[in-house]
Amino acid sequence: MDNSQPVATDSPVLGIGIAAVERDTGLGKDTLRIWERRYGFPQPLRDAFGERVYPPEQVEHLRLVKRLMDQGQRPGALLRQPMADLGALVADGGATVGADDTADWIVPMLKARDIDPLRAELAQRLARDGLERFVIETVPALNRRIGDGWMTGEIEIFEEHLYTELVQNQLRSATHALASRGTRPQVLLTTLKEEEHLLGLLMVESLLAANGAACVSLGAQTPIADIVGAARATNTDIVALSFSAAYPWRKARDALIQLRAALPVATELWVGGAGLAGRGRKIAGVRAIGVLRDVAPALTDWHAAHPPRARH
Amino acid sequence: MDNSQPVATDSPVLGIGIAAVERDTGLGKDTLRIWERRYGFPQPLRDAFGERVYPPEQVEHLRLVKRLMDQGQRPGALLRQPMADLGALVADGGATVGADDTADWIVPMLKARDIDPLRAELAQRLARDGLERFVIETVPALNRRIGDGWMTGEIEIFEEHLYTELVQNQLRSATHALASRGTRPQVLLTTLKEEEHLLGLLMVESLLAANGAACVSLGAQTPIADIVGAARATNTDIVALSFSAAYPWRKARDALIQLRAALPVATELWVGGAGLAGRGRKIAGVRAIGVLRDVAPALTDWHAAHPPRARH
DNA sequence: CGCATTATTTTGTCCTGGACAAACGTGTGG
DNA sequence: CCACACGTTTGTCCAGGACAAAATAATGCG
Repeated sequence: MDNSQPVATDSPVLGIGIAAVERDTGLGKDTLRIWERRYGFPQPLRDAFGERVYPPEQVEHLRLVKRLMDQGQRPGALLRQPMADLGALVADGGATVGADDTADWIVPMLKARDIDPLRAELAQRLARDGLERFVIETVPALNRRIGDGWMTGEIEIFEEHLYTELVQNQLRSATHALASRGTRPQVLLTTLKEEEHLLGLLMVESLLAANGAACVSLGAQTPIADIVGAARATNTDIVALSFSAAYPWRKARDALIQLRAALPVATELWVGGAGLAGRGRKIAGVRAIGVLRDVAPALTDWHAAHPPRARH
Repeated sequence: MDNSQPVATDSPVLGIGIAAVERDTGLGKDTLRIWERRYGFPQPLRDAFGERVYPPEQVEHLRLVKRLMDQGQRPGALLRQPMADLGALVADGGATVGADDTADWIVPMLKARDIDPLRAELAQRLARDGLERFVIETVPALNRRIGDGWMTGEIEIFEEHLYTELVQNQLRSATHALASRGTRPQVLLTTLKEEEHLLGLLMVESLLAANGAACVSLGAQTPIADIVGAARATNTDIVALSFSAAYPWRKARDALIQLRAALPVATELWVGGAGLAGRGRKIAGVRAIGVLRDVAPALTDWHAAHPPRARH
């Protein structure tokens, strides 16, 4: 990552510095140091001036740990493990069925930086398979492939960003094309503060739009007060929120209760995303949508409960 | 920023923690602490447990300092200043002529999160003014307005991200629309490692494309070896790089010399961006483009030096 | 037995103060 | 006008201690 530019950050082949590890893995410097103190891992080398130098294998291992933590695992168990079959854990948590070689095509294109062909390929698959199948099957498979690639160091951060951006653009333009204002239900989509993953939200938005809902997206990280305000102002039927697995469960619960209380009773509150999937007990007045496939049925339910002419 | 969600990060009105300041200003925790030690500013309050609590005015001041540093100023001078007329310095460095109220419309739209109208507005201005005027006048004015807004705390980070993304999409689709492969010169655009600002590059790309050049963008943060490889593979006439003001001058110089040496002699090397604007002395075999307006003339020069039929 | 509340562990962030390398500005000589 | 050497400025890193927030386990209640 930092080689091939002999002047700066001289890290020939032995390893990289702590700042680079933070950049590559997303683990903070303090965290890296205290793991070393507490668990004995990682155990970086030291350069001439006593600064930590992390060998590539350790960085890779850290990436794996981070990935598992993003899936809800806790570091203590992971780091005490003799660095053995963590791959098995990945399979457990990530619902990786293994038959994901269908998404392998993305990697070489990304690595070759064939941006235009990549965009074209995505557009073509979207057109061929249809929006729903694209969102429910293709994109999750790609996400998994990219996630795995990042974990092994095969994919670099900015390549992941590039991928995310391209997919988001596809979804946005597709959604935009079939945007139908004025229909029901009117759905307000957004994400809570400190939750910045936009892709999941866009996927839901496109599914909703594909099923005839009128969507308004507030983007990410909207304060609760703003959500309530916007919902009131636009006479929203449903507020839909997305949580990534990294989002702390209790915070989500508290925020949802608070939001539910502040929202008009007629406004439904739907939540989804990996953060709520496994652990979620029910919260009164909040509808949890576990899988993308359940979006369309949920809309059907809504329509059943709200006969066309009964409004106003 | 962190209020309106009474449960988390309880910071009523007195101030915010050091992590939040890092997030808001982009200044590292270590930097904040050592400034306090060395220069006596900032001087945060302490909460019940001795942790730093930064009052809003200090955060705002820090934002201003950071902004000036991004324009090339050094902290020592800024922080010793009795926190007085730093605004004057902004005017000096940023070429802010003051008549920027033409860009004020962006702020309310951004704050209202009117995403679709905002996209439409940008698209309309692009169509009305033409790509060149849009890139040379409108976008820089908007950038300045957003930068100022961020500095004063008027604009939040994710709103800035949103803006950047929207403009980038406009530029990308506009450039894509008039892409003409096979014409000359063939230009390879990218950014060096550790330089991630993509907007400037996109602006240049669109200008080049508008003037008939065939552009290939490698995205941001390409290692030198990859640039050389791609240039060779695609038979590139010109390699164009962009540097933000924050990029260390010497690093840029060294990298450029190295790149110039590795590139075929027939391949020109063009550089631009605020990072090279003021201070740049000439480097042999590298063409510095100070202002966006100079892109078109540079292309004209190239055509003059390379008569249409002389190739191969 | 489900759900909420409290105790206990786990885990990340913050603190202080010291130290040095990289970046910068300046001055001198070619 | 440009290259190199020198002192200064400035950011990042280190160590070890400490506590708050999060997660888990244990407990009580309907």
